[in-house]
Amino acid sequence: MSQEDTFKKIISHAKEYGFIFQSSEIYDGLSAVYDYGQLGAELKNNIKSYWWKSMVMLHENIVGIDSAIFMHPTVWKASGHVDAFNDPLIDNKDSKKRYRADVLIEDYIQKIEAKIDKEITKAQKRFGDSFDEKQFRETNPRVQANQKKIDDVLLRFKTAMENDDLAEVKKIIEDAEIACPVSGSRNWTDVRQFNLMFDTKLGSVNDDASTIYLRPETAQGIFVNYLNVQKSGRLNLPFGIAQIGKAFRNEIVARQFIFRMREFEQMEMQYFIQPGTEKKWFETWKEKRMKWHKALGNDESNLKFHDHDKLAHYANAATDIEFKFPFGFKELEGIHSRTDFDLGQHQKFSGKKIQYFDNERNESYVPYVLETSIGLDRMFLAVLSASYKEETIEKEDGKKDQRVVLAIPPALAPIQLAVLPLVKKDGLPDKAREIINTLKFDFNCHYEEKDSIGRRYRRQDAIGTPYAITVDHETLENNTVTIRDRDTMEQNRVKIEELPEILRSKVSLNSLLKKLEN
RNA sequence: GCGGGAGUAGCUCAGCUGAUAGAGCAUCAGCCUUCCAAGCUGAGGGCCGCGGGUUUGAAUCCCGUCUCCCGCUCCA
Repeated sequence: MSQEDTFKKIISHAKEYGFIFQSSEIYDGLSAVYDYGQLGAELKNNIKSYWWKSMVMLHENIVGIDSAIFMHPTVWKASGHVDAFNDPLIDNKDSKKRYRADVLIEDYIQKIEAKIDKEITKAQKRFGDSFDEKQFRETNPRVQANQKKIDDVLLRFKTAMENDDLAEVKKIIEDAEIACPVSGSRNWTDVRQFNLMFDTKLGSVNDDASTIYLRPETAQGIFVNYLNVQKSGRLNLPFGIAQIGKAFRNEIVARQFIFRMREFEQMEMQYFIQPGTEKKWFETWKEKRMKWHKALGNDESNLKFHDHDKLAHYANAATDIEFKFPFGFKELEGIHSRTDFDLGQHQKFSGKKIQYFDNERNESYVPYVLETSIGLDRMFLAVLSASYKEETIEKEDGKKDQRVVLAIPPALAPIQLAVLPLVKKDGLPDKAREIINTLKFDFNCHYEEKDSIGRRYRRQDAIGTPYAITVDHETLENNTVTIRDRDTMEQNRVKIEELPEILRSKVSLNSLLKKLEN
């Protein structure tokens, strides 16, 4: 089966069993927006718990917050998102390639600069020690002409961007005779502006001052609360603030099911540290986060680190944890050493002193930040796609049989236990209900009496229920039931009174969290 | 946004050389009472993605539009 087929099957499966539906489907859907159904919501909540507890419960110096999606507009100026998220884009009609217009112009300038440098290197050789670069730049006609080209283009581009004049940006590209690196042609579309942040209006007055953004990342909600949390919690460096929440990005191309959505959920932890210790913490958190993924017990070859060569404006080290999705290895989580960029920016823009007094060093400084940021929806998709299995099994009579099973890590499964009366008479249903009533406070149980027992097992396999107990006639005699394992399909007869202990050891989050400690 | 592919029942799909909309699975009710799906009887369920056009007549042909998938591009 091809990867594409597998992916399609997972999408269908997710819909058929109530994990994920397309948003507003009855109205033809809304592009790149999805809803979590009855089982999806359970799985998603379990992933959240696993993450939250691993951060907040297992680290006494990490606390969790829940900041608002709406924030003061200046937050996004300080963070650099207002500038960085406004990309003028242009397509080449022949190669069908898309470029950022500003990048094309930058490349063009770089080329000219390279020419100037060449000119200077040549002159340097010619004049030897007596070479005066400054004078040469000011007097050499070829250098001057090229420098003028650069200055002109830069000025025009700056003015055009300030005036939001996209037609002018296109004209600059045309006038500079910039060609597509792939097709070599200068057959360009118009320049279009893509604002990757959603905006909306706060208040009833519709002027510019009331424009606010839906946050494109949750991190800033942590940074702007740094002082509040540190002071009210009497926290000392190093300490972390964790948060789970929605973020919004108006992606140019939102694709691949829930992998890239316009509305998505992030699980972020910002770890505030002493400057100079960032390398150490970067390594520590790389290891911790990878351990978190591996504890789930899925095939470890599905996970790998991918270090960034190109770093964002605020980072001095960055790596991704990539997961082998059905469409290839893609980013699941990012671990970034963010330096003091964010807090420094907020200090600058807000005018508030955002610093930490370090008793050991006897000095104040802006803390450095080590960020771990994982996409909850991506994690959901990772769990789902790693779990989905189509098995061919041999029946007792030798016939081949197919089953679809979601081998979801037991602690994350939407339903942990199915309770099935072998037949729906002879008091077996009542006995089954009785058992559920003792277990439902600790486990998410599901009762099912319709259809043959085998069929019911398969239905539970399809939604990833790790255990099923069957109430039969023997149960009425000696209070024992059979417990069936989803993955091995093996059954054991156990006492009803032993069920809580057995289940706890297999499906509780505790056992998963304990793996993180060794 | 560009190019390619696709939208028919909850799911997978057939019907596409115009003429009452079908199958398998699933669902519901009943029978059977069985430890690994597909036994029997019956039932419900579709503006054939949406809008327009051609035609006596459109799921089918034409145009537009929306949504999904793949590639390009981007990814804090």
